[in-house]
Amino acid sequence: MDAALDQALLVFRERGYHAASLTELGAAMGLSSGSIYKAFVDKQALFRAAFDRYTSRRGAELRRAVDAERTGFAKIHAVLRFYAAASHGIEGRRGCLVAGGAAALASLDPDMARCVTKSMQATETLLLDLIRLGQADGSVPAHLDAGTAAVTLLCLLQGMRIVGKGGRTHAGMKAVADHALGLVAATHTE
Amino acid sequence: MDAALDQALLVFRERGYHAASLTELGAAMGLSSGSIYKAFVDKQALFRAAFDRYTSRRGAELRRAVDAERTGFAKIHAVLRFYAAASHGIEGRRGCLVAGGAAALASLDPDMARCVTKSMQATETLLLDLIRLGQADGSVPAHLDAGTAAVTLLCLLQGMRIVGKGGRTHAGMKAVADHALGLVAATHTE
DNA sequence: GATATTAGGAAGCGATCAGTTCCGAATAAA
DNA sequence: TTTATTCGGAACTGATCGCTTCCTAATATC
Repeated sequence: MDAALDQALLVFRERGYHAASLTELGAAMGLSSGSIYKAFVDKQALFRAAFDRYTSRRGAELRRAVDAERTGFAKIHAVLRFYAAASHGIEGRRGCLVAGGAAALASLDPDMARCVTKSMQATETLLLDLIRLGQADGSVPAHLDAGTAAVTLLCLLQGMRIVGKGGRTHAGMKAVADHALGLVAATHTE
Repeated sequence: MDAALDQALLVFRERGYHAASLTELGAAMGLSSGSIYKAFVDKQALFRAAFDRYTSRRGAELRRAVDAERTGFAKIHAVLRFYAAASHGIEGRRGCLVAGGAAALASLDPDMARCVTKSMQATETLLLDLIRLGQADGSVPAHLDAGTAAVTLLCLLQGMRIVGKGGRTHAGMKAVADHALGLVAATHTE
């Protein structure tokens, strides 16, 4: 059953909510449309279930990558590398439910839209916490505006997912992730 | 007639290609569906016409903003400010056809997909040229990998458009744009 | 082994999709 | 004034949308 949800997830990620038809979803899940509606109430609920599964799993993996590092700066680097790994090749082409959902925000049901924005806010909050941690442990310059830096990083991460849909190499995206560290490093200006 | 195209543009930007129905487009354009098909061949052609109009106009505005500055660094700053201005409030919520198209790339017709990727490559090329110009005039550090920096900026710009769909303030986005200049400024490391 | 209870699938539901046909009104030509 | 020509709209097409109903087969209960 969860396996079927994973298949639906792939369809939603690759095609988006509106372009993913029940026929397509059923074919991927190996289920007829009747069975889908037995297990999940409707298409929106199916999306929400897939979305929740996606964000909770990705969130756990991200947290593990972050926890493996010690300084705030290194943790931010880990986040950037994590997104770089997801933004290239086939996985990159599949795309991100959050970024894709945000792009289609205006055409989503209010409930689903709230899910998407909440998920993005969670990422922003994580970044903000890591920046403040870095400023506390001295790995990130204290003069940085933490809020602005967090939003800037958030934009960059979401942008990596969008640009990654067009097909990028892992090396290229890793280079972007490393380069983006300049956003939370000391600068000559100031 | 071009006025009708502008109205269709708004619908496509806000709802995306698949969620924008002919009914909705017709209502916005003040045209019945029959008239739409008389003027444009089909929905794809209408999208392409709207897309071309959007990219050419936005491209011209962007070029004007870039040309107003002298150094490569200042030109890049102008690009960032240009995107910040488009990524907040109502205009931000309307979103960007290129970013939205890229997010839905896999569910787009090959022809339309090619348009979208080409448009994004054009932006990347512009950024690359500006970085090289800055390195030539001394406003951007010579040790930067220009290609990587260009992709990083591209990710950030597209991300601003995505994040901007959720509703941001102009001040917040301007702060992001200014902060992002750190990507093409000298750093202590190295 | 007989009886509930469920899981999944085939077939069909109205609604809406993109796209077409045809007709009337307005303009232009004569 | 009459005749073409064009422009836009009402009404319709087949296909597909999300969704429902009903039936069958398998499992669980006793």
